[in-house]
Amino acid sequence: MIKEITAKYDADQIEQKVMQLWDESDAYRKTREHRKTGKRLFFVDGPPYTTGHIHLGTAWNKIIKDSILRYYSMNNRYIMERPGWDMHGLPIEVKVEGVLGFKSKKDIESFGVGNFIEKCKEFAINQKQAMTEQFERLGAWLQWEDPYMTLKDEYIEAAWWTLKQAEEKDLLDVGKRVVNWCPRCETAIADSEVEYADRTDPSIYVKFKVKGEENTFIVIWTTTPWTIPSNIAVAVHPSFEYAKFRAVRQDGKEEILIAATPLIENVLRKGRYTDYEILETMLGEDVAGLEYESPLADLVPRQAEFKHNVYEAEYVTAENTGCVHIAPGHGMDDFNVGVKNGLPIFCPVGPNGSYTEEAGKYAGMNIRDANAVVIEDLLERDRLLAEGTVAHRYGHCWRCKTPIIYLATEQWFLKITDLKEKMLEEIDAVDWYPDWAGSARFRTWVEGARDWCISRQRYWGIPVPVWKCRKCGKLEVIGTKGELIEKSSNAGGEIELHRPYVDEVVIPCECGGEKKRVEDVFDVWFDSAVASWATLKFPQSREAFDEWWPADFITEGHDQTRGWFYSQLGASMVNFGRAPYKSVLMHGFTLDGAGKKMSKSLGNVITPQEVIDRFGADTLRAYVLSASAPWEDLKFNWEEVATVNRSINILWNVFRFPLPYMALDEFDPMKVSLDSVKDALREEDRWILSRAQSLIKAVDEAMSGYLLHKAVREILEFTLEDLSRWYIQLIRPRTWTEADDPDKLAAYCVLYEVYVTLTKLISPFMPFLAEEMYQNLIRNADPNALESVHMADWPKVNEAYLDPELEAAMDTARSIVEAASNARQKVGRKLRWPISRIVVSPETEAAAAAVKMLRSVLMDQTNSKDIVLTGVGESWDELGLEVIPDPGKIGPVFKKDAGKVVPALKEVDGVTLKKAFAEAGEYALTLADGSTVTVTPGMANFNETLPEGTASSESDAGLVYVDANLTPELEAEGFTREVIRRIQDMRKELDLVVDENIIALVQIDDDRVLDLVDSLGELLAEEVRASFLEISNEDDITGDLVKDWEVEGIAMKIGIAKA
RNA sequence: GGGCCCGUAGCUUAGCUUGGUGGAGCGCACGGCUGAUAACCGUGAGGUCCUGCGUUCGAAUCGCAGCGGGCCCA
Repeated sequence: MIKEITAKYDADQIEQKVMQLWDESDAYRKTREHRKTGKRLFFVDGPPYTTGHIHLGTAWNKIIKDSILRYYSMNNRYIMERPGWDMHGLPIEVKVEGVLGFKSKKDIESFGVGNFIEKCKEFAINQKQAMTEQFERLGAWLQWEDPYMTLKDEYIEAAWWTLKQAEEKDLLDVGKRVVNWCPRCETAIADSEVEYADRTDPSIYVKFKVKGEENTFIVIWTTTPWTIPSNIAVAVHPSFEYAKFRAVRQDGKEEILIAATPLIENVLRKGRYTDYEILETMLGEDVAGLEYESPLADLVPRQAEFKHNVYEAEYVTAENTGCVHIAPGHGMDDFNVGVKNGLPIFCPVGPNGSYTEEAGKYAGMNIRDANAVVIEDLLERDRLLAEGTVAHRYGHCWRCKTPIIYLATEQWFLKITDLKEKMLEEIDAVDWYPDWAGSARFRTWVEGARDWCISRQRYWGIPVPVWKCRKCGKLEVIGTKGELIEKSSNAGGEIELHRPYVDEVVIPCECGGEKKRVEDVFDVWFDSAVASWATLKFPQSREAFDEWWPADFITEGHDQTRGWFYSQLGASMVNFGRAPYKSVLMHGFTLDGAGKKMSKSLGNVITPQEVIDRFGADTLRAYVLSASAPWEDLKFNWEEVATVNRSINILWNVFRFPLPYMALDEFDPMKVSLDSVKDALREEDRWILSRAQSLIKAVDEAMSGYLLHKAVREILEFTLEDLSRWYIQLIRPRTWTEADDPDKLAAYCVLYEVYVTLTKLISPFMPFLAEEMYQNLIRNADPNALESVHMADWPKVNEAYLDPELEAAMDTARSIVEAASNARQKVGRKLRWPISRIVVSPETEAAAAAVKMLRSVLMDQTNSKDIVLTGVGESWDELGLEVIPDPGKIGPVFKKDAGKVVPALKEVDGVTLKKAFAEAGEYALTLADGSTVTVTPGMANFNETLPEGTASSESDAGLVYVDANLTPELEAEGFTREVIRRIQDMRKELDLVVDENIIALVQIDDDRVLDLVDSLGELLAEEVRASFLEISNEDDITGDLVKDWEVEGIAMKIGIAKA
């Protein structure tokens, strides 16, 4: 049987109860099981990094996923969705280093790599546990007991297998390249791991002495003085104009400089030269070839051996000097110039950011410390033209915030450039939500992509499965654990695939030598890149892969354009030559109220837990889903959360409202159906049924484009506007009927039908509340019903209930009621007081039809005894016409008599005057002095006036008039309602049960009012359930509660007692 | 510096594709209701539609430029 429920919406109590129910009934597993025959849907969870706590953004992410998956499941999709955990990589290493107090890689080596790895693993697993609980509290239904974890051997194999594919398809490359390098972590980092931030660096202009030309220098600019010892060349733009010019220094000495012509002034200003003279100009292509001397040749012996020349490069810009310093070991562009021109890739800097022996004087010095020394050395040699600082954006390691450097090192690459064309084609084949996420944003990113450096010189990661012969250098890429065990000479039966254990495994080489693993681990982005097949346990098993892959759907934040959307595509192209996902929803970021990023340092972080503690998970869900379009950033706002919570509270109240009556009447939805009460259905019943169908349609339409915000807004709007503010108000009197009334039963059935629909509609978005409602509404009524609302089928639109005309008519009616209420306010008549009639002057036939159709609704809601409808487009015939004389017209005609005409005209009856103007074209006006004059149209304008005691207001239908004039009958009812309402108030104060009888004594001071109220004594007694009622002017009022009141200026005393 | 997105009332937003008097919710003020009641409803005030220029008879809407915010890149 359906049960009465608690008064207040208590999210925490509901959610705890529902979680327990889900747990005990194994609801999640049964729900998936229930859809086993449905169409398959493969969803891949983008693995959050195991930091230990979820933030609002990760919560939003999982809420989006969960809502969409619940929706799909109810639409009979059999879903595969293992949650994932990203557990390797530098972030955890850095955390563990912090815990252990380590400063550099040396500390790790002395601690023991094996010990270090164990710590990392332990850390990652602990964090995973904590985060799982937080995600579950959100109501996210994923396969939490069997998530995919990047640290598992099975997962590692998926990455290995992919690398082997790359090797077989000639997409794997190894070689010296310039990479982003973190000198603290001592590893290469990916482009995507470089974080740009403002930083102040030196800004120096350096003179390179041109060989064979007296006192002549080419001027370059750099922000990295420490790279000057590695300088190999200078680049100029072939088509810029350069000049050789004589410059006069402050000390009077002269020197000949070379720079781009438009930048001469800049160079002179920076070098504080006093005068200059251009000697000759030439194109960059003519400057190229020039030979110069290293300014530090005496300090860096190798520099004396190198030949230094000027080369052409298109990327040179007309800034600073137009001549660019080239150190091929320390810059991407520099490296390319070096390779193109066969220059030495000179890189005298070690992994820890200190110079090597090759750097001569600077050997052992940290490069940042070296900046000042280099500047000093240049100054001593008179090669420093200018020195200053510059504030600019510079790359930092995204984990430890150390400024990165560029180093030419040996690294492993996936040849993305070879795959790019095919990748771009695949992007077009994927459905992107919103469209521009793929067509603009992602496309642009992929177009600019370079080869992907997948190697890292670290410990906690998937080891790169490449074994290299120490003797002959032959490489072997291993694809699986089994393959490694089979080929190795010392692996035994079982191995741990992490460092340092896997490092000990050797493979005999054909040459007789021994292959050992290269020491690198994978870029952690490569881990998650293989998720779509790793989660299906491929390559251990092919079966699931063949059944499910590729993913039907994934969704992540817009930062993942360069991240997971990209890495997955790249790895999948290598493996299978196609995109691993069919559709992608890109969502936004959560920002603070001011639109700033939430960060610990700004102290503006809001945690999901805080929101749940205050309002519950359903509110958090409904808020993040409805607040903005998924792809837009969400500015977190507590007030808006509270508003959503209030809406849900109304939903709860709406749901709660009929339950006591239904319980009292033992309403059994199994015994009556809409069909069985169809003859008793009122217009408003048919209306709300239609609205419910329209709502299903709207939600389906929104969901088809992943417009989650629209879906949730539609549902809440329906709940507030249609159910709470309208339908419930309309049916309240019907629910109070005591007899077994078909009219009441019809209302119950309709409400039941609507609630069942609504329960299902909210379940993807507010799964806890939906479950709570379902258990009471459906499971309590039908013990054979499915165990959980989440197993239920998504509601289908019942076309038979759809009635758009009725919906439009009701809109009109509501507008009329609002207008009437507005007019009542103008005329000062409370809603409790009945009025004799309202008059509607409809603008259209449709409006008139709506009024006729919904007449009883209108009478009811306006508390009016009659609804009068004028003809379409006609005004109310009881309106008066005020005459407004126009002195501008009257003056010229009547001259000095005008002063008499105006007041006389004002006294004339407007209707008569207007009629005369219309029919005779004139009117004989009698003035105050008895004389008569003729006035003509134009001398007066007309203004409609309202009869006494009425007021009007605009509605969608047209003007609405309220006639608030009282009759004794109306007044009797008004006063009686006032008394009723006060007695009800007192009943409430005494906390009486709804159907308890009372004895009521009413004393009214005014005899006229006493008689009025007494005339409706029967109604009064019935309404307040008084088994004994006495209305008198006697002052001896007694009872359990006695109160003095004043009603419309009349003093009353009321006493009530339990009967 | 570049790409993409966003910028409408104090706050959160709809409208922008397909140009024609800008619509809600919250908050605020006033009022109503009182068998959903520590709930609910109505009315009102409140807008340089980020700025400027352009297209057009007409621009929140289309175009260009700029400003501010976010993400990504250099």
